[in-house]
Amino acid sequence: MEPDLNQYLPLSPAVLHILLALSGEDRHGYAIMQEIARQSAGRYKLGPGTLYDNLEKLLEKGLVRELPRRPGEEDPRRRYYRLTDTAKKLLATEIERLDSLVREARGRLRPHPRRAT
Amino acid sequence: MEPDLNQYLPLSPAVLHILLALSGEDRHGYAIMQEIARQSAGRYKLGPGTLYDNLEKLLEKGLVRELPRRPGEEDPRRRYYRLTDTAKKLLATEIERLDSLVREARGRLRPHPRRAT
DNA sequence: ACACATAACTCGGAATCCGATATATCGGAC
DNA sequence: GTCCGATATATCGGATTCCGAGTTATGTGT
Repeated sequence: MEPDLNQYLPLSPAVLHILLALSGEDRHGYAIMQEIARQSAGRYKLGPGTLYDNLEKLLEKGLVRELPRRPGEEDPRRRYYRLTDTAKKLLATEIERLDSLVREARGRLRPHPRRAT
Repeated sequence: MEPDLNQYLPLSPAVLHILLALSGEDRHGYAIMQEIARQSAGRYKLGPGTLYDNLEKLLEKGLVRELPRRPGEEDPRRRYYRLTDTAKKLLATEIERLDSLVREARGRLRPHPRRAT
């Protein structure tokens, strides 16, 4: 029933950032690009090519769905996207994996534990 | 003088895992593959194609260097690799970036803090 | 009216991925 | 001592992904 989440892991940087950008709220494409730039303090920028390539694949996989036009939306060009429940689980799984990676790396990069001064 | 580390970020999953596998100790290619499989509990496996593609690029960039043959080494086929100081800094930078990503994601994925029951 | 930001999208060369395959050695079982 | 699976490095090439440049068009502020 549940698709195997592990088949999607590890997430490429592009997919990770797209899912993350959508995790807080629904966004349209342009806003996703801005959010990613914001989160990385401008160091990582997703071009439209990468964004729409990946967005299309995420739609196919059922990880993201497009929302119908918003009633009160002022700019009719915007197309909003939302994570599916599967994507939320996937993101949560990946975040945990990354966290354990971070902890493992910390242990190795800090090979000289100093005791309390 | 210092090469701009940001130009290498974000690291692809393959590069991240290779650097991580080498962060604790020098390893030869086959051992890198095993270490990566071990760390992910067998869920993520790097094939030889991906490994050697990336290893070659890392050597070119001066992030990894090959060690001379070990005196006491039993298996003469093994070629050992070591991270350069630049790579250690790069890995540390990426780990911090991932950590802040993890923290941001946690805040978003846990938007309904339930009080103690 | 003008300029710039917003917004979605296309295109195609470049880069990367990555399993299949090749070649050879090691180590243990028998 | 021979057999065999694991170890070890490496190449090849099709498939996939990346990703900026460019396109078209609308919103917004002056």
